[in-house]
Amino acid sequence: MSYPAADWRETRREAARAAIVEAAWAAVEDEGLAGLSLRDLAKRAGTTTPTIYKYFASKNDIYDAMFGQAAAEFEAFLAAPYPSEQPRAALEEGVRRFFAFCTSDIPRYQLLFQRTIPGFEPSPESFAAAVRALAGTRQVLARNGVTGTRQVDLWTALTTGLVDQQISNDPGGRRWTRLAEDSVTMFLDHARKTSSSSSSRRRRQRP
Amino acid sequence: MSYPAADWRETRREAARAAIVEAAWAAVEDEGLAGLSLRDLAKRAGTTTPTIYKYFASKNDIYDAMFGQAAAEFEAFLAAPYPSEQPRAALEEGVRRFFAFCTSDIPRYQLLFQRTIPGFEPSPESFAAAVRALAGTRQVLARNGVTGTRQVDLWTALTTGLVDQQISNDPGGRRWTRLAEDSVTMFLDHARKTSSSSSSRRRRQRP
DNA sequence: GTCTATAGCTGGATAGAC
DNA sequence: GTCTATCCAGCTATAGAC
Repeated sequence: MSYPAADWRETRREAARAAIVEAAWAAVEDEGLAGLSLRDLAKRAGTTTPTIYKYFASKNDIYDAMFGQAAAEFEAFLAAPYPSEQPRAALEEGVRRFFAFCTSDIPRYQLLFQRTIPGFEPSPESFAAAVRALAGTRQVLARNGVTGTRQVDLWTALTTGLVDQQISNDPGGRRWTRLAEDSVTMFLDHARKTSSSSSSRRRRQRP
Repeated sequence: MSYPAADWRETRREAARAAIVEAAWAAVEDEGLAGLSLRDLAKRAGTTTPTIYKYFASKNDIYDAMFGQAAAEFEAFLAAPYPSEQPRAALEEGVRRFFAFCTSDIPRYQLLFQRTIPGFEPSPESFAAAVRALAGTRQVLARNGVTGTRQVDLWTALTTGLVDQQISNDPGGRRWTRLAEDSVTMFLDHARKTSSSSSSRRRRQRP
């Protein structure tokens, strides 16, 4: 109750920042991720460009706030409790969530997973949540006996490839989404075959 | 020898267009695909922007010429004779070529396979070569007993996912490239298992 | 902190002399 | 066909009044 004045002032400031970020999401939904302009953003937020510069140092600073928010959403989305304790069911549920997350908001997907904006690099703090979310995926993979770097890399390539084809070549459809279950089968069959000889594989990496 | 005047005039014109496109490739190699500007392009081509407009109707028209050239290169690259007649070896060679083609020129890859430029759609003529190249891949897959749409889609997702992860997360390295052989094994094992029951799968598509 | 106004720049595209 | 010169729109970012 009796926090110092600086605290609620900070809270107000965060609320204003959040409102601008909210308007920014609406803007990129309409104009595309790269089409974000500060003029349009200011108009949507019911303010002006100089005011925005009181809250964000630059346009990329806004992208960074959006990235951090998206990464947090991604982490929460994947970390929600899994209904089944069966490892394979959990992996399938993870893919379903990954698809649902990516296809439900394409600018968000582009910002998080593609490198489409010229000068933008997410700050370490914003990047942290994305890394944590990937760690959750690694856990689910580990419950399925998949632990090696090569296998995890193959898994990420497979899932992102499916999502990317879906978004690029059949937006709004299910042409690649429907292959998710088949993909899990294919991947796990292969992982089981190769994990027994993982040490020899590792030795073969640099001949 | 005695062609009508309109013919060599047309030839000169094509040569000038080719020179501009050549300069455009150099520009995107330096500035990024989306960073192409007509001022810079004109400077590189040793001319001025109005002259460029004598040869191309718009900036997207230049992108289209680049797309058509890249698609032709892609088709030629994949269609070169395959050293081995063994189906699996041909498929592996196809992946190797796909990786080599994509990673050796990233702006070209982005132009051909990603939808990164706002208002640009390739013209049907430019798109044709890309379609032909994909048909070649389907042939190699068919020689491996892979014919169904679902399986072909899974293959494209897998290979593009690998390339995309390689370019995005380990540019210049081999972290995902080295997984190509494993991926072929994984895919073919799975394809063999499912192709025998393809009719039942097809029936299950719309329950 | 919020505004008006504008600087300063870069973009695509053109008019018109030669 | 090639140039100079320029238009006009858009952008990010800031100065300065209130």
